[in-house]
Amino acid sequence: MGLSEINNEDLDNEKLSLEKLFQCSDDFDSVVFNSGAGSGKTYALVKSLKYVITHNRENLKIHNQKIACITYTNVAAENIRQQLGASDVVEVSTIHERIWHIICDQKTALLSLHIEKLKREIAYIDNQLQNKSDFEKYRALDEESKEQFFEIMYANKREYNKAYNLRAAEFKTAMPQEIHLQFAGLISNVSKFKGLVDKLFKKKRYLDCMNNIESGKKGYREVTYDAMYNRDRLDKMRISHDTLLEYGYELVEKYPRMRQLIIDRYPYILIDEYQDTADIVVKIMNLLDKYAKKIHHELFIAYFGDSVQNIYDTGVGKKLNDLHSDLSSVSKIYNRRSYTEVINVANKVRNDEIIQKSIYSDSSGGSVKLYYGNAKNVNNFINKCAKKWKAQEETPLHCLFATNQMVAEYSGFLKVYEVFKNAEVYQGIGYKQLNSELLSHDTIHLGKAQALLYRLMKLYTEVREPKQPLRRIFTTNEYRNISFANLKALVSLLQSLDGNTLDDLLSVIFNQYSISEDKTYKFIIEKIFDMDEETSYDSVLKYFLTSLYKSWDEAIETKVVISDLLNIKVEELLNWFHYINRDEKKSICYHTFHSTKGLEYENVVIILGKDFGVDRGLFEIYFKSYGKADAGNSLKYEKGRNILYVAVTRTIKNLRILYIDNLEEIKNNIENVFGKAYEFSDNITDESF
DNA sequence: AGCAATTCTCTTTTT
DNA sequence: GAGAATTGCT
Repeated sequence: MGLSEINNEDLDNEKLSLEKLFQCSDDFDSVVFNSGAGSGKTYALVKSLKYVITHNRENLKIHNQKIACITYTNVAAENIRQQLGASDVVEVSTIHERIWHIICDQKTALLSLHIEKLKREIAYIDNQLQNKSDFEKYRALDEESKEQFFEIMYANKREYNKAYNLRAAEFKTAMPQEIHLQFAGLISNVSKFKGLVDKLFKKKRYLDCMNNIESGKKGYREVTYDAMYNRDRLDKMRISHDTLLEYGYELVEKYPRMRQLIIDRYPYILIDEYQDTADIVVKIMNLLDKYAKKIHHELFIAYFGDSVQNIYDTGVGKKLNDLHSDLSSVSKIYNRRSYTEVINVANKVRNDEIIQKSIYSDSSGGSVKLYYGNAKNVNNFINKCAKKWKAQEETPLHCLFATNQMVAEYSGFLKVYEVFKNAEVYQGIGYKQLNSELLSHDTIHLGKAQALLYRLMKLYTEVREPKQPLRRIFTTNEYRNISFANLKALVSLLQSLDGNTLDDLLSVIFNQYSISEDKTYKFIIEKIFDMDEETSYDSVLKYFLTSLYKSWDEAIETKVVISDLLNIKVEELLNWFHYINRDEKKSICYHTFHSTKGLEYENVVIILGKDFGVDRGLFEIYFKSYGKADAGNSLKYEKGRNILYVAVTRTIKNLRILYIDNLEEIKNNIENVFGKAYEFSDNITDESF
């Protein structure tokens, strides 16, 4: 069986670290609880919350005080709420939600911070215009010409934006004649030209905004935070995540009253997965802690996490102690997740002072083995592992890749990924949006075209569900007006809508739509496609075109421009749809290293190469500097190590790694970590594998 | 040839 | 939106 027996000594030891934590909260001694993967950090956090509640609830209630529990994601917040159960003295939320909740009433102070921010941004633009070499030719102009240049471009703003993504030569032709006649020097280099015009427009927007604030214009009287947007729109009085934290910090730093207000309200602040939270959050906590000490006010701040599991560049990671000094430290060495064989390798991957051991006395029986081969072995390798561990729906094999592209390829929707990757709106700066708008498991983040395809595939799968196919499509009211016979006919009509490619499917749907008399059918189709204009094949194509290729609008060319999209196989769209839904009714599941954080799987395969995307040689560098005295100072070493550590520690029992690049130079260190490296070839026998 | 401009090619994730 | 690779210009 395994992982079931615990001896009393270990259990007592584990309890000791928890009690140390409780003692810290009693003494208002701020603390960091560091422990590795699978050690039950969230469990310790929930226990601490319960301890504080049990001993202080009445007192907190009398003073109208709360315990603040701060998480990195909404999912984590919900998870903790579930484990904790309802409590009237605990507020569990993300840091953004908590900060906004605290500061949103300070309208006047926020407005003045906003004005300051606008001023700083304008000064920054001015500075670039005056110093950046890209703008030399602009600087050489006299004031009057600068003014005139701006006037011309501002009058042609619409044309400018429309032409923005065109190729350089076409972009130039799309710009007004006057520019070519009077400012030929500025437009000779298109990218510099765009940089300049963007900055001038931005400055104009910011100046207008400041005027509007000053005159108290409607819509300019308060700042809003919108969690849906990833970018500030300062000129629209809208801030995003980073600026929210920035404003929060500034308020706390500037106004003692603000610090007082927070520590009066929250004498206990517990932070989950601290390594992921932004530096500035820790700076806020440090200010609060120092202020509380100064005025002899009781405040307890506890950080729960593991600096080695910091895999996002924005997280504070091991800088915690630099930014928040004088923290006590509690650690825990027990692991409750994995078999000893896995724990030992994980210890070697992180190779620091935290050396875990299993809390179970029956913890041997797992296995870890590294093979080397090349990219074309991957499929065979995965299948060998699936066979070895009899992967099936109930105990699937989980395969971890570095990139979404690989996950898309192996999950069977590479074409979907490529079509969107190549779409015009995701070129240039939009590139970062691609993953969130195509691969978000939370459908609210899907892009416009993606959301439409999602609705379409939802209908497609729902009408094919064996039981009550239309249950989720209709509300009960809509059901009532249809006779059983009509309903049956409708279901079989919907089921008959099929095709090889997206284009085929759309054609069938709209063919039927144009000849059908069935009002309910029409209603369903209208609801799925949700067009502003009339619902038709052409308008859907136009919808795809305008959401993916902003600079195209000639109706004739539509089919050509989006032909790659239309040629996607329905089967691929289905695979994508299931991936989005985490509908893992498969014997083999694929994930990126990052997306598995916090999860655990019985059997794991990791496909590893020397690179991490654009971060060339990341994992190779990790192995090259492994064990060297100064390795800890190398950012690349740390980044590679952290990602690999997170990946490896997902495993409960069996782990296989396939290294698909040349390992000559790093073989020694690879073997130091993973033990003997075996060569993998496609004709390897099942027995020797 | 040498420099300037353009085009291509990239990672992960959350708020 | 940075950095490399390619094309274009003189």
